[in-house]
Amino acid sequence: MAHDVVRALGYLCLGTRLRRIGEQVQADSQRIMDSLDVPLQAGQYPLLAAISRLGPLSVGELAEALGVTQPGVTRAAGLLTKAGYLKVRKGKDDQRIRRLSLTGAGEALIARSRAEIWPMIEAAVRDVCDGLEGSLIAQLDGLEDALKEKPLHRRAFENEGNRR
Amino acid sequence: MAHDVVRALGYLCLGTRLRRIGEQVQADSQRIMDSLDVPLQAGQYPLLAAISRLGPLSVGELAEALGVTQPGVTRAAGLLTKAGYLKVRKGKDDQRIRRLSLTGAGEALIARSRAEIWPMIEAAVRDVCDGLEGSLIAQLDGLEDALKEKPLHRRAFENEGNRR
DNA sequence: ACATAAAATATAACACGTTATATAACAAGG
DNA sequence: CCTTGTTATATAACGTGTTATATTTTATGT
Repeated sequence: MAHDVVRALGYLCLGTRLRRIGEQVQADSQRIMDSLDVPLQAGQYPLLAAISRLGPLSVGELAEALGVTQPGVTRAAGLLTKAGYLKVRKGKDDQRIRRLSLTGAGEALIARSRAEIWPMIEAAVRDVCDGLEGSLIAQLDGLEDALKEKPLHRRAFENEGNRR
Repeated sequence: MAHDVVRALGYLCLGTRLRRIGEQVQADSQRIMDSLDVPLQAGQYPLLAAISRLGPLSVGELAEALGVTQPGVTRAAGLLTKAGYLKVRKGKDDQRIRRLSLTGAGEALIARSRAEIWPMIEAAVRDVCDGLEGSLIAQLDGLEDALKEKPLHRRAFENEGNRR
């Protein structure tokens, strides 16, 4: 990146910067998932993981647990339901509530993810963050440099034994 | 946030986390800008700042300088042109190139921003980042906590004298 | 019991990033 | 010169976040 203005602007562009790096990390993670034929978008994992961890949740509880707005959850959950990983049942007591839980396919996907996908992604992310230090800005600089030098998907498939 | 799953998942959800915090920082910055009647979206500042810093740039050069894709720049520049802050002139030599530069209104907006808006936003962001230390994850935890406790717009308008 | 408020979810409209592809101008070899 | 490839930009389609508002169900006060 010749003369990266967002980086040069430092604290003034922190929001833009965080978003940009987050998108890069997600895109790299997506490549790992695609290579392993995981039929999901990277951003859909947290929703499934939340239900897997906490049990069936309502739309509102999910929004709270994920730190996003309720309409975002409504849409994401709709897609995952259509894809067959979630099922909905109305609250028996309160008919407004739609409680979301994993289907069999959803449970299977989570089981596989927990066993082989997540450890791989997490190791790659740990690897790229390894050695970062200093101020937040300094660590973001380092993270971007490290991602550019060797993206997560290369770390996932090449660095099987060099965790410290 | 009761049981924040994205935070709990740590390195596995780093991409989602960075995006989420970046969106929060931008939303808070937007509130500062709205209060000061700055007629822009927060995300449009880097593009104007790049041209202000580096002089007239082509679409491709902007994409490079901002670290985003070319279609993203084409659209953002189109909006800023329609809003009257940018003007386009075709390359005299190479007719494919569209060189973007600031209009009078654009120059004026940048002058005002440099004088009063940017220092305010930057001070607020520095304030919220002040005292962060440790690993990247630890600093992100701290940043989210600090933003929740006192958002940027409150820091901008209340903390005029407590920079250390 | 019934009007009214509150809560849970859905829908609409928009912001802004991406990838894939189309178009237009330039460059180059036969 | 004229096909053919490359480069610069534009357009289209989509992903996923937001805010604002509508809809449906539950709770409440008189």
